[in-house]
Amino acid sequence: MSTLSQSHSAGGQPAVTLADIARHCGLSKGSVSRALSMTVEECPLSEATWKRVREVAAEMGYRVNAQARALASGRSMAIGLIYNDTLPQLDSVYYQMIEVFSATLRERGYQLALVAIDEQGQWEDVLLGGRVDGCVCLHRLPPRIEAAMPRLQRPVVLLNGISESASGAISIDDHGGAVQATEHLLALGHRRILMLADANGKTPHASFNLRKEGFLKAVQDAGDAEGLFIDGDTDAFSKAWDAFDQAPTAVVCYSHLEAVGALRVLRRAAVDVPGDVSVVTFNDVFPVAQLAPALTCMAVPSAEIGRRGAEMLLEMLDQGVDPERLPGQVELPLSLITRESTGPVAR
Amino acid sequence: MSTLSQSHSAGGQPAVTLADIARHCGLSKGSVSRALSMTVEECPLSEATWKRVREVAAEMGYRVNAQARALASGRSMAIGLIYNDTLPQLDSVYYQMIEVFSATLRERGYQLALVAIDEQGQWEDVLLGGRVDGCVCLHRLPPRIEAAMPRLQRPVVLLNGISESASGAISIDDHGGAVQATEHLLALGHRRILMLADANGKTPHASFNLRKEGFLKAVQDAGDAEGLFIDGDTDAFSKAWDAFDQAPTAVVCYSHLEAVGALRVLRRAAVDVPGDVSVVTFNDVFPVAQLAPALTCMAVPSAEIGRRGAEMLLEMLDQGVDPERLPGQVELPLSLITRESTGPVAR
DNA sequence: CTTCTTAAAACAACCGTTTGCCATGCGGTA
DNA sequence: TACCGCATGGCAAACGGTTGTTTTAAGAAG
Repeated sequence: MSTLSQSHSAGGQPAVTLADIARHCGLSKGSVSRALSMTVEECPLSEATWKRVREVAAEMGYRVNAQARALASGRSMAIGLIYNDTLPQLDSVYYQMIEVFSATLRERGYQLALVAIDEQGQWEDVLLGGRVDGCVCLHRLPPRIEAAMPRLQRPVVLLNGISESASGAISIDDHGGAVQATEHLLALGHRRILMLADANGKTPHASFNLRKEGFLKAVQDAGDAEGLFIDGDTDAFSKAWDAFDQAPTAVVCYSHLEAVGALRVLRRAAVDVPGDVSVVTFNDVFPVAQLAPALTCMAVPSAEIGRRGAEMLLEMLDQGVDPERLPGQVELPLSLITRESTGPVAR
Repeated sequence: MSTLSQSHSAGGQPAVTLADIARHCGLSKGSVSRALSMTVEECPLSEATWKRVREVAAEMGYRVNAQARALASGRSMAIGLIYNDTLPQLDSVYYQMIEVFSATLRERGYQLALVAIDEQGQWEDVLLGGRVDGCVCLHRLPPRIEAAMPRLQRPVVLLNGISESASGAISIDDHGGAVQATEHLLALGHRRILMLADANGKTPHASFNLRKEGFLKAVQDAGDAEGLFIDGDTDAFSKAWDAFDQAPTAVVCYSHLEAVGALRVLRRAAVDVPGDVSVVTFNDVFPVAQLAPALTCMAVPSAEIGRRGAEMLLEMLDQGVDPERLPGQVELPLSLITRESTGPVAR
């Protein structure tokens, strides 16, 4: 009974393996593996053995080697979080989504791995090299991922976006949300309403057009109201505002980013919110509720998106990806949170 | 020559392996492995063979299996990002840090894995199960990690914090930063200055006390100035402000969170910034520069922290963790960015 | 006293790479 | 001609688990 397997890492103990426990218990590796990875009911070993193995394992400080298990079982128990933009460019909206998504998966033993779409194509190795069992994308499916979908045999869910290619996707009712936001203003008597959205010069996301259309539709349906849409940044908004001979009495902002900018412009123009102008924005994130005035907003159900997305992915992970029976697209509603920035139109 | 190894995943092709390429090239697995993982110079194979293997590999769409490589080589090429709080609670300051940290590591082939300190102790399996080659923590080393350091044989760096236990740490000069912020106000003639910091009822982070002390010291050194320190939230600040018979003329905020709150209180009290009161804050993140007025601030060098932290970790990953020669603590300076929220004291 | 059944555990192949060491063969030198 | 060295590449043992297929032995049934 020689003491095999000594030292292979730089310093420290050589890490306890199944073989060590097996030797210690007088069992085979296979039996130890079963004792440790199965519940007592499903385990073909005697209850006494099952318990003893677990006791010894705990005592020896055994930790299953993730790589070995992944290699043998074919599942890495990791999910790739694919992001195209840089992390800091993401909104808090997304962080909350990711957190809940990740927590839901963690309950089932999955870890989240950050995968940036880099130029060197490292992401391909990660995705195609079996490092992850599935993926999640935000906002939109990057073109390269879309192109890689056939090769990539794993499920991909999209959070807060619409996609044909993804295995599943959770989106929000942007059109309806915009309608609701606008109707809120209309109900307060506003008849000249402006919407500010900054596509940043890039091809706008689906949400952009949906919210725009929802806004315009609501205004049009009112019959006697006028709607203006500005695609531009704070400066564009500022210039437009100065040029009005009759300024709008209400502003709808595409996101908290536009809202903060708009508030700044209005303040400089000595416009009181909501006294002179009402403001409503999308996204209930910092600092929307902390500003003076606290902003009325359409809240995106980030947590719900994350949870539903995770559940969708888990189901495909369990059932396997059946091209016939994909979960498809789920749409969630937005909700209006009324705060201080909207009020009746001034007469 | 039978066609072995067919089907093991749900659907799709069985993924190309080294053996496939070897068979195709009439070489051994070992040679193929060498050709693919070494540069042509260090590879003991002929240049012709080296090239042919790579061509065939590319043609067959080969991707190295991360698990197998990790198991065989003993390195997972993954770094664990350990977080104790939930992701959305982190500031943008941290996201920028993480982004640069992650990008720097990615250049060297490392991936980032999210590791939440959960109650079920899953994090232990991840950290001790060889899933990561090293770790990074933010702000402070969670107690459980600190306790697990001896077992965990891998390097751990701390970003934006101070620690004896971590293998290495990058911190910022909070004391000096607070002094600088305060001196900026003193130079503008302010003599009644208030600092607002919200420890949130929890044991404050080292930064909290350092900034507080820096503030108090600067005020005291001025000789003829008065400094007030409030540990509380927006409400506490609001109440305190109402109670003043002679209000301060300047406010230093511990972070952008306090700053947004303070601005709100001041606005409601009809106090003009910077006309009546100057405001300076820490953290140059959204929406600090987008507010009206844009806030003067002490910028935390997030990107630099991320980069230095990654370099520190990479070195230990390369050299191995020598308990004698740890990189230790590196301290980075903060920088003052003057914007619209600070001005000369009103006479 | 066989034989059949079955619970309990052993066996061994395999997952896909890495890597130390050995075999081969060719060219050059003494 | 005999020998040495080197450039190439093959061989096979890890790495640490998982899992389908025996084996073993004990108890029940005939």
